[in-house]
Amino acid sequence: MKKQERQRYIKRLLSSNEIERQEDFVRLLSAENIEVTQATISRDIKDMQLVKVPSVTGGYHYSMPVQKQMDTEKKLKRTLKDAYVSYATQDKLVLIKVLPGNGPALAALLESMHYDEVFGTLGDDANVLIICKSLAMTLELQQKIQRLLSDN
Amino acid sequence: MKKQERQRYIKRLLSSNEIERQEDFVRLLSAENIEVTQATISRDIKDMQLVKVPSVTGGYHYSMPVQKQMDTEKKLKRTLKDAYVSYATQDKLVLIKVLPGNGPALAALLESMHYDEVFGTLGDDANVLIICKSLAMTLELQQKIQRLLSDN
DNA sequence: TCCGGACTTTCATATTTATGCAATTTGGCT
DNA sequence: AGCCAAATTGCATAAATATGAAAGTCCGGA
Repeated sequence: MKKQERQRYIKRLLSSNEIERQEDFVRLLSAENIEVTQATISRDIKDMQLVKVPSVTGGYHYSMPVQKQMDTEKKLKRTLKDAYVSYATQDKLVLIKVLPGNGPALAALLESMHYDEVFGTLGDDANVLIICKSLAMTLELQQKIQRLLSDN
Repeated sequence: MKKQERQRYIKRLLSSNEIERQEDFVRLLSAENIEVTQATISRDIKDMQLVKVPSVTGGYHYSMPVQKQMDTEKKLKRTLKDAYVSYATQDKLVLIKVLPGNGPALAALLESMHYDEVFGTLGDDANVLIICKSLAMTLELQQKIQRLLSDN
């Protein structure tokens, strides 16, 4: 898929760079050999529901829609706390055992968070396997999950 | 102050109406006999850090910066849970007793949530008095506070 | 009261963003 | 492969938003 890959890049750009205009996306993507016009970016932004936030420093920058983010994070937290059984790590893998029936739901929620660290997620009835992109990222993800579990 | 009052109105409009363009603000404010141009609205939006959110239904609408909102809500929740002592209501008043020293902080946090129900907030060393706009709104506010206290 | 400076607003316009439409690409399905 | 429908994109431009500069407003102090 072309569009989705591009939108992945866009998401990545969001977290790293400070993006003030849609043309910035065009430039930055072009630097990664992805050539699109501002029109397409405008549509991507609509798709992804990104917002242009007036920043404290007086400028503007594009950002993830925190509303959604918080909503799913809340659900994720609840599900995780409800269904959590145990937890193990090996290499770039994180395996979460959950109460029977909760695997798919939890996997879907994790998916929808679009964590940068995650290569893929996979849920069966009582397990969720998260495949990270690197060892370092595995650690980071672990911490995130810890936080979700402990955080009130 | 003229500007601040206008921004109050803007905040109010946000919660009620579905506002798609800055010109909508101009029209709605004009309906309340506040005459300004789009340029001013643009600056207000920058001031207030409002964002134009692509909505699921395919359009756009202006909204509060949820990031901030969530951040202060978190702080509010923590403070409230930490310092809370007791709670009473009479007419349009809600009185929260807190541990000595926490009144002003809690009052400030409540202020910064800009709840629609609230006419004013007032904190001394160990008390916060919230004055609501109506009896109905007092009930609503009470529920919000209950939720903050019980919600994990 | 009158002045000066800090804010605020408007006007005009530059800049940025969204979108209709035609062209192109994609993904089945036979 | 070859065709169709649906999805995606670019182009051109409309629509919306941001902003410099001039004009107006609001205080506080001489």
